[in-house]
Amino acid sequence: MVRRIEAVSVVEAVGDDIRGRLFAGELVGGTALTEAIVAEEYGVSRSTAKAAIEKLTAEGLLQRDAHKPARVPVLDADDVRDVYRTRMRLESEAIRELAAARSVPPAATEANARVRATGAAASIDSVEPDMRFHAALVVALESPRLERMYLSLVDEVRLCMAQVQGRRLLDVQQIADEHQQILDHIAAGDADAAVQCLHGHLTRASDRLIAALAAAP
Amino acid sequence: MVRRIEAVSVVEAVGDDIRGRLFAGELVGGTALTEAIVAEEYGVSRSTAKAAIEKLTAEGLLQRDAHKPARVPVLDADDVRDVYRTRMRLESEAIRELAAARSVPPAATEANARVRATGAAASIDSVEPDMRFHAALVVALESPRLERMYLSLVDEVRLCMAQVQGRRLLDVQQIADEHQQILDHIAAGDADAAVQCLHGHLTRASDRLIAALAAAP
DNA sequence: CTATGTAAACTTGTCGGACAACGGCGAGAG
DNA sequence: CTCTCGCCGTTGTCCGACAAGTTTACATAG
Repeated sequence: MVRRIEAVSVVEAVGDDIRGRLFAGELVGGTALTEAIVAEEYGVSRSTAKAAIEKLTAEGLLQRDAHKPARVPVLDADDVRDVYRTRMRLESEAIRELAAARSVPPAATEANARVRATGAAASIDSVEPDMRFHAALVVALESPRLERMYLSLVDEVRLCMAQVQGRRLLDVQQIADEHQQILDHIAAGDADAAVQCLHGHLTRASDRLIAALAAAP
Repeated sequence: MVRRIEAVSVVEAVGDDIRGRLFAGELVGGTALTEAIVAEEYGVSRSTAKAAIEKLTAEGLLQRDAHKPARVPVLDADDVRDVYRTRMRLESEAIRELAAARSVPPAATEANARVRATGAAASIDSVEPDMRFHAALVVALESPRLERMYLSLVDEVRLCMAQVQGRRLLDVQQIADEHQQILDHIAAGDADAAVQCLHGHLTRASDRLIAALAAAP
């Protein structure tokens, strides 16, 4: 057992907290985050506030153009579509490779069990295990670069979710069933079928999100 | 004809120049880039030097851990393999989608013409059109996020090339032929065959690079 | 001789203040 | 009504400073 500790710099701490507020929906799309405001809110210098903002901007969680304050991006239908299309591409490849090896990532089955264990009452609590399921597929390939790319996408997905906060999107049991189908196809080595399932799964999610988005503002 | 101009900030300018030096092989792997050195070299303050370094670090072109100077990464065989595996994943997906639509990106055929036009004498001059060919496949999907991911990979590829500078890697005509095969399969709608070609194409390139890398130091 | 401990030099992290440049907005001139 | 000018907020960049962490060299103890 390794005891892990980690010392985070101030700009990291500030960045992480803002990220949290973004995902929690506390910072709604369009909100302006000036360096001065962030600096004062956290009691840090403008330099570190600037650094934190630029870090988040590089991650795609904030938008900013020169000489203007950073803003929480407002994701429109096109953005959601692109995010989910890109997700699909990465996950498809992951699934193909896993199916070729007929290897089902244990982390994925475990995560899906948690999805199913989620009471139907609280569908919000199911999004975290859901994310973990999908991430497990990509992580299983053990490719640092692919993983980094996928995780940056996940952040944007969380941003989408925050924008339609708490809205019940899909039936939890149905989601779990679809996940299981994908795993079954992988185990059977049927890449095309697995990809097909994923395609439907993500397309439905994307459509629901876009619909919820259109209803929100 | 629109005359495009662009005003870049100082940190951008510094970052771009360092990037250029990295790609030119002027900064060899392992070199330490302290904030003070960069600041003095470009006659800027340490703050902006710091920002430039952090930007490049975020792009993966420099490595750095806390309280230590940034270093030009030394890419080993595993890195090259991962970069090319990831390339393959993104490009495979691109090819599949293009083949499904039987749409051959004009930019790709054009870039490949340039590859073929490269005299056999200067194989170094062929890497730029070669990159453009591969990038054209991904860009054709018109997905901002996928494109951004791919371009970050391209940067790492250029870093690899810089580490084995000028080494003749593959026969230019063979490369052009392989590209053409891929395009033909796309035109025919045969995704699997196209992916198969790409697989061989990139695997050969990766192997050559790794071999050259092993011979270099 | 090795190992330990310590001091010095170097590097980064963060701060505060300063000023120029850029963007937006409203008041006043035409 | 439109255009211009100037004010104000915001960012870009610089400087100087100090704390904290890292590395190196060295001296000392075993």
